[in-house]
Amino acid sequence: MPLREDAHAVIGLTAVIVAADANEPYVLVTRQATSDGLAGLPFGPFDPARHRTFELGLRTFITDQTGFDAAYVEQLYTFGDRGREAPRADLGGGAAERVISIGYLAIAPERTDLQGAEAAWQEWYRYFPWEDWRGGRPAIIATLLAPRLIAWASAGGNESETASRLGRVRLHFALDGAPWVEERALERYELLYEAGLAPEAQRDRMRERTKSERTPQPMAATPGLGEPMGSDHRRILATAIGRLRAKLKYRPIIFDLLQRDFTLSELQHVAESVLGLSLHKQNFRRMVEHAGLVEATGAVESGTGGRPAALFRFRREVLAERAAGGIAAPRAHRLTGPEHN
Amino acid sequence: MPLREDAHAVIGLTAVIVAADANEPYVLVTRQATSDGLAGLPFGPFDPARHRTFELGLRTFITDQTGFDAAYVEQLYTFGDRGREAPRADLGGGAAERVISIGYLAIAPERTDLQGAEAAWQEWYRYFPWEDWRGGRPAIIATLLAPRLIAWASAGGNESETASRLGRVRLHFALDGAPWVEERALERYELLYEAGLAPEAQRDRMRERTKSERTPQPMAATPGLGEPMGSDHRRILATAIGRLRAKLKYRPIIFDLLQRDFTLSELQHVAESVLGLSLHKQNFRRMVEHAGLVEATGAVESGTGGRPAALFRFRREVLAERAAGGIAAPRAHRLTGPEHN
DNA sequence: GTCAGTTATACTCTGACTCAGCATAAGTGC
DNA sequence: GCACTTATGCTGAGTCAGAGTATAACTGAC
Repeated sequence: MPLREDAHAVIGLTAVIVAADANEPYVLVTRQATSDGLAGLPFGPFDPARHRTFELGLRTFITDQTGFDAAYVEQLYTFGDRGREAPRADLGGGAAERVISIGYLAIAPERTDLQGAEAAWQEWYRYFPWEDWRGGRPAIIATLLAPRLIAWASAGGNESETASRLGRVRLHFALDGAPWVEERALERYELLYEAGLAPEAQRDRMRERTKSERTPQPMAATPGLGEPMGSDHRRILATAIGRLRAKLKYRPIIFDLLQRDFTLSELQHVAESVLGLSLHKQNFRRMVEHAGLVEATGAVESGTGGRPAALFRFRREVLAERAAGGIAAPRAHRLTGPEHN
Repeated sequence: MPLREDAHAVIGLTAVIVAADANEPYVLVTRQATSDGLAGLPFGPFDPARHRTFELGLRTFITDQTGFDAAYVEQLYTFGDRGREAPRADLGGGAAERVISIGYLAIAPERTDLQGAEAAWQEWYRYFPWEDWRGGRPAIIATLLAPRLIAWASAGGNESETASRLGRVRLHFALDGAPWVEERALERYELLYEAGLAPEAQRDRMRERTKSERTPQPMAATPGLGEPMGSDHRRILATAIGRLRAKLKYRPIIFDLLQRDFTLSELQHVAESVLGLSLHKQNFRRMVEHAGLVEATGAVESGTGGRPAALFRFRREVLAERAAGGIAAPRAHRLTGPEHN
């Protein structure tokens, strides 16, 4: 019998499993994940007796659920705020029991076939439409998000709170000439949650008020605000997106998202899909080649409706050579201000 | 009664509480922290019933133990590898119970007086002597660490493992012309642990072999390898150092380590102590002023044995203005290669 | 087979910014 | 008054990212 029963909790592992192709980045989503009937991320209990480390537990769990090995695994964050997680009768014990979930990012080299129809690959930007700036500033920011966020900020009670909220909104959503910083995906989602614009926020407030365990009615997904997820899984996904976008710049993990051989255009398009930006083609090439990240295989890929592209492959040696940076992401346009539609 | 007893564990919070002055960065260390009798970081159980979030729990815990409020708090990582934590009879229950500890970084604005003599401020570099490059490359790297690490790497079994180890050693410890990357503090500590050069590694192996809970004999601290800590606390401290050094560059948290008014030299020296580097004075000034991070108070500080320095203060407005970066750290010397002592 | 369209690749110009050092200002201690 | 110390201002060289132009090599339509 433990001396302090109160320091115990259920530990769960939540996995953000990412893959990407030249068009879109994807995340593995399961249908029956959470008690509120919404889609969510794959997760399961961490069994301290069976697994020596979280990472080993997670890898086993991924292989069990999806049948492949993750190329790369990284711990994201440990989530345990009361009121944001979904109560999980199947995971823990009594309904009141606290669930701590450790979020992990895992990279799959390709969108594998998922025989177990429980899970499916879904595009990121379905959940975060405002994060995709490849075609310039998404219109929803100006038409929907900015007005509502500013309204929320202005209702901030005292003056300093209002000013602080306005500053955060302007900064993270690139209003009034502030630059768009693509890796602040989590900060943006949290702002929307705080402002009550995420359906999950309404659900959590409702649950808090009624003290009920179940969501009374299904959440309505406002177009433009992104599709909600069960529990706090959209927050975990936002964390993963932000982390991955940041990491891309100083570690060569982009190559874990690609097949062994690829053209520079493929490389660029995958980077663009993950970053949600369009990059300057010529400068991207220069950067990649100058950094010694790739080597030509000698082969070319034709049939793409233009000059055939040379095939490249990742130079593993860079890992041991220099600081082995990532993709410095030279932008196609200045992503500041309200230009760009 | 829980359905799955096995998914439970004890949750602990471990705090790296940092302060700094112009000479040294400090960490709050408690004497009786771990069962192996070594100094360690302050920590305590997280009580899910009392605290809505980890951060609230941690702040309460810091205030209780030290009497001040942390200026800044950030989650670092969740540690739960079996075999590296110290078994804690007082925290959990049975000796075999798994302890999961969530590491947090907290910043104190100054080295407060600690009435409760349980805790004391200790200099960082006592635990990580190789991390302080302010006077150029520390001699211990060439005399002690490099030879032993290379010996370990060369004994790596197969050829590819040897090559990989050698690459990591060269890269992280800046051998053969590789640049010193100050924020890789964790990677360096983990290399030393893997190589068995950290006393903690020997302790853990011994414990694994004998399956005993207690460390048979006190660990010997080899000078130059740094003073060991109980449990896996030195790993957590290394994580904090790396994170703080990295964060300094893109968030203005350096100012949480300073009093309200400071001279640019003080600012620089605090940055240098944390980064473990000496910076180029003129360029540092230019960077700080150009970034709009500070504003002159109009007052000057004299009595320092030279021209009086103007006093500055942090411009809080930058937080709402631009991307509000941090200290870009213009170096004093090229920190590559074996030059520099 | 020629031409328009498309994609790949090479090269150049420019401005911004970092590195590094020199020069000057304004104090302190003897 | 002089040596020394610290603060502050400024400049030239080198590097690099941003942006655009030019050319090469294919496909498909006619």
